Amino acid sequence: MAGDVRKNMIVSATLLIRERGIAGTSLADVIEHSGAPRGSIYHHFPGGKSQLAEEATRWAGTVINRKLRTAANDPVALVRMLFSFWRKEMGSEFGISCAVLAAALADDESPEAHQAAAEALVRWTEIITEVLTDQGIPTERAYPVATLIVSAIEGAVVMARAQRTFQPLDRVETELVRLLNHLLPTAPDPTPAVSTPARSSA
Amino acid sequence: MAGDVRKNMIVSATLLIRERGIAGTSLADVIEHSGAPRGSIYHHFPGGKSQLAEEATRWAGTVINRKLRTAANDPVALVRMLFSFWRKEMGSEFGISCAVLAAALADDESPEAHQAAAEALVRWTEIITEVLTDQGIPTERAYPVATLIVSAIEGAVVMARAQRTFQPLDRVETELVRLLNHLLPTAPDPTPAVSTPARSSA
DNA sequence: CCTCCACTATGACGGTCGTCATAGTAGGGT
DNA sequence: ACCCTACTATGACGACCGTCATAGTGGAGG
Repeated sequence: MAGDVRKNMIVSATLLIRERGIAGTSLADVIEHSGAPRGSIYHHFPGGKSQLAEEATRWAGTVINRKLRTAANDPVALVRMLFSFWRKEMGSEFGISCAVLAAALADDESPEAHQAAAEALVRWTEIITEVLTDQGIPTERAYPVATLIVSAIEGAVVMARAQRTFQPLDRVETELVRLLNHLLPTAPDPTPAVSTPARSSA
Repeated sequence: MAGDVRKNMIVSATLLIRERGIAGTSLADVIEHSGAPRGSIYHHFPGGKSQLAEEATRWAGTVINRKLRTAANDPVALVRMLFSFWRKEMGSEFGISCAVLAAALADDESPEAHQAAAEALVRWTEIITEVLTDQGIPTERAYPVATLIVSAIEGAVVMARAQRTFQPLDRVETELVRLLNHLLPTAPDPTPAVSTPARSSA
């Protein structure tokens, strides 16, 4: 199937980047992980590593975009869904974080990936803002709240990875949901966030 | 002065790590940036790059620790101080993020630095928790809030770097201060967060 | 003066990196 | 049957990586 090898390389690059970063991911790694033929890197990606990193970042961004749109009319459900997504992705090894975050840190190495990361973060924030304004929250309040949500989730994922525990995710989720319930005039949701204990930490 | 070369190398490593990550920082870079003699890397750091990365991470953690203790009785001032610190550090180039965050992402490459990052994040959270409990907030609420503060700041720094704008920092600061004012029974502080516009963004 | 030790200079090692040139193959359109 | 295009195989390149062994240096203590 045409374009299949290419797509596999992008997906593999995304997976590797979110666990090793862009600097830590070599083209040989991508080749091995995707099973792609060695000779076709610069055929599919004439721009070399930079182009591959950029497309991987862009793809990671759109994956979250699609997820965000599945909870278009319930901010609390949206936040809960995001945390449950990251809990599932991190598994019990805590060996990954967000590929977009990793790309955001690579401004020297791959300016294209850096730019793609910026666009993804803005896009996420805009989508969440729209969900909030649909619930009657004015834009000048919704945008900062959406920014807080995005930054807090990104930070919580890194903290969870560092401590190898779901606790940061649980705690940040609790606080964000509490904030949203306070912000929205509708019925509150007192259900606490709970997850498997995983291995202990400091 | 004895130990001066060593300390310079640690500081240089911290500065380079927070702009290039651990994988992206070579020992040659550290040598050049610190002006340290090439031959003495493995004299001062027998553990090689891993040890240097670990000590750099540890040092970055303690720098923030000291800053946190300077606002021991005012949560709002503490948060404002942190954001103003990062605004100053990022300058107008937005070429850096937190060294501890960078180290948290390097679990394969340098497990020692990863561990040091985890400890630093926990320590920060504990200190902020204590500041909150001193204001009468119960611990079971203070700890999640402190976790939110740490994760949101880390995430906001990355977002600011990605978008090359202070706006994420401004917006997250505004929301965190609002949350704290809502949490604390004392007088509110309506002063909005404002910073230089810097270069434009989406 | 001599010794000793903390520190530095130098250069090499095996390995991996991104990149690319060249040659080859497979397969559908005509 | 043919060719042209899309794709792959192979191997080399220069540069850099972390690491380390070896040989110094210089100054403080005796």
